[in-house]
Formats: sequence, structure tokens, C-alpha cells
Amino acid sequence: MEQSARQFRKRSAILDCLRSTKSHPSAEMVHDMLHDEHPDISLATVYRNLSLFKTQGMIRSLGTVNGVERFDADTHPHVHFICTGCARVMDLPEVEVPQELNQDVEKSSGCRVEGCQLTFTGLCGRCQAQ
Amino acid sequence: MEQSARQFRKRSAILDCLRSTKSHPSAEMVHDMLHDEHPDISLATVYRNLSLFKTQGMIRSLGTVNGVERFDADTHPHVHFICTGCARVMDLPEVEVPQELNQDVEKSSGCRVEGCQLTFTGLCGRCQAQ
DNA sequence: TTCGTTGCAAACATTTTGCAGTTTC
DNA sequence: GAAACTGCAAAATGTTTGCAACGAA
Repeated sequence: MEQSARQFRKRSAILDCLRSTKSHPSAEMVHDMLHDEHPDISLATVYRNLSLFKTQGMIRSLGTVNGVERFDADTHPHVHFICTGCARVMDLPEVEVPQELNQDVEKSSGCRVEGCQLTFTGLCGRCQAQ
Repeated sequence: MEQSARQFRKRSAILDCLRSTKSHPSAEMVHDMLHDEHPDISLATVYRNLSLFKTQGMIRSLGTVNGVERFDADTHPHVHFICTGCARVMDLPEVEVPQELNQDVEKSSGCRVEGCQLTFTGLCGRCQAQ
């Protein structure tokens, strides 16, 4: 619908932005990326919608890098690499998430597992070169 | 030396506190825990020393839980469980960290791996009961 | 008119920093 | 005296919220 498309214009733009990037952006990075198409979008709107998407399970938080929260529209379990030099966050699609561990955890701890995050840190290729 | 012991009285207390707990505390939690023995310790000192320990590699940051950073004096690789209900952070000593993945990551991505973190989230036994 | 979305500014929470005072060497 | 550590208060940072305005149903 055109009307509803208009009503959710900015909300959709935020989700689209997140879905079309591999940079695992922060709220501010999303805000910057949207600036050309939506010069009047406010940072509060970005925060509000990211928060909404998160509670709806449409996006995931990867935790904070240097004090700022980073998001990922890819909610499938996958592994990340965070560069301590440039704060880039990258997917590591080649590395398997050991899914069978979930049951081990539930058995040995009595906790109900709802999510799992495997993250490597270090220096990316670019930063090693320097 | 007694002198140096006195000079680093509070610094040592902070590290001891972190080493003697399994609660993976935040700065404020450390501050609270130290209150009985050191009623005059300031939160800024806790922050400053935690930050120092972190750069020295004596402690690890586990990232933020509900917006506050949590620390661990156990720097050996091990797995954590974070309860989304009560924000408790627990060790999962029974679960193996797949150490051999480090080389896979370096080979496939060209990144130099310096750390690895495997964290499960969900509801702990206590919170499930409710 | 009612509801949902937004921008703006203010509020908020956590963390960091400047500075002066103290202790140690 | 120089250097290191601390408390306090202020500042800085990232995030959330109240409110009025607007648009859609």
C-alpha cells in the first residue's frame, strides 16, 4: 500500500539499510548511511526503530565495540570477527557454529539456551599491514 | 614490601575482589563489594584500575550486559552463559572452547586472531522456575 | 477522532577525565 | 622533589524518553 509505505517510509529505510550492508553498523552509522536519501531523519528515530526490530527478532545486536552497539540484520547463527585496530566487524562464513553445543549446555547447566554467539577478535588484514 | 603494598592497597583490593568472585562483576558491582573493607574507595578508582588491568591483560572484558560492562579475572579461554532474565553471567566449564578454530579463521580470513569468545544466552534455572 | 511515527530537546546512565591532595620513593 | 595513586566533581559519551506535531485510518 502506498499509504502505509509512506507511513513506514523511514522505518523501512532503516531496515533496508541494515539488510543491504555487511558492515554491522551502529545506530550512528545507520543514521549517516541514510543521510543522502533521508536528510531529515533523526538519530532518535534510528535508535527507536533498531530497538523495535531487536525486540521483534528482526535484527540482532552483536554487543558493543568500543562502547557502541552494533547490529546485524542477519539473524542466522554465524561467526564474527571484530578488528581491534579499526573496529570493523566481519562475518566469518567459512567457520561453522557448533550447533550441537546447545544441548550440551542445557544438559550440564540447566539453563535454557536461546542464543549463541561466537566472536573472534584480533587484527584484520588491513590493520596487520600497518 | 610493605610500602608498596600500602601504595597499591586499593588497586590490589580491586584485583583480589575480581579474582575471588565468580559473578563476573561490573565496575559498580566491584565498588559495592569493596565497600565494607574500603568504604572510601571511589568509583573512578575502580574504573581506572579495571581499565588498567584490561590493557595489561590481567583481566578480560566480557562485553556489556544491559549496557554495563562486565569483567572476568579468569583469562583462560572458557565459555559463558548470560541470563537474559537476571543478567547473571556464569561460567560453563563443561563446554569446550573449540581452540582449533583459530587456525581456520586465520587461514580463511587473513585476520590475526588474538581472542575468541563463545557466549550462550537464555534463561538460567532460577529464572525458568518463575 | 484515534492511533502510530517522527523530530527535537531534555533527560538519563555509564564511563572518562582534570585537578588538587596525599603517599611513596 | 618527582612520580604514582586517589577522591571528587565535572565532562563526555551513547542511548532513551517526553512532548508536540503530523499523517493515516
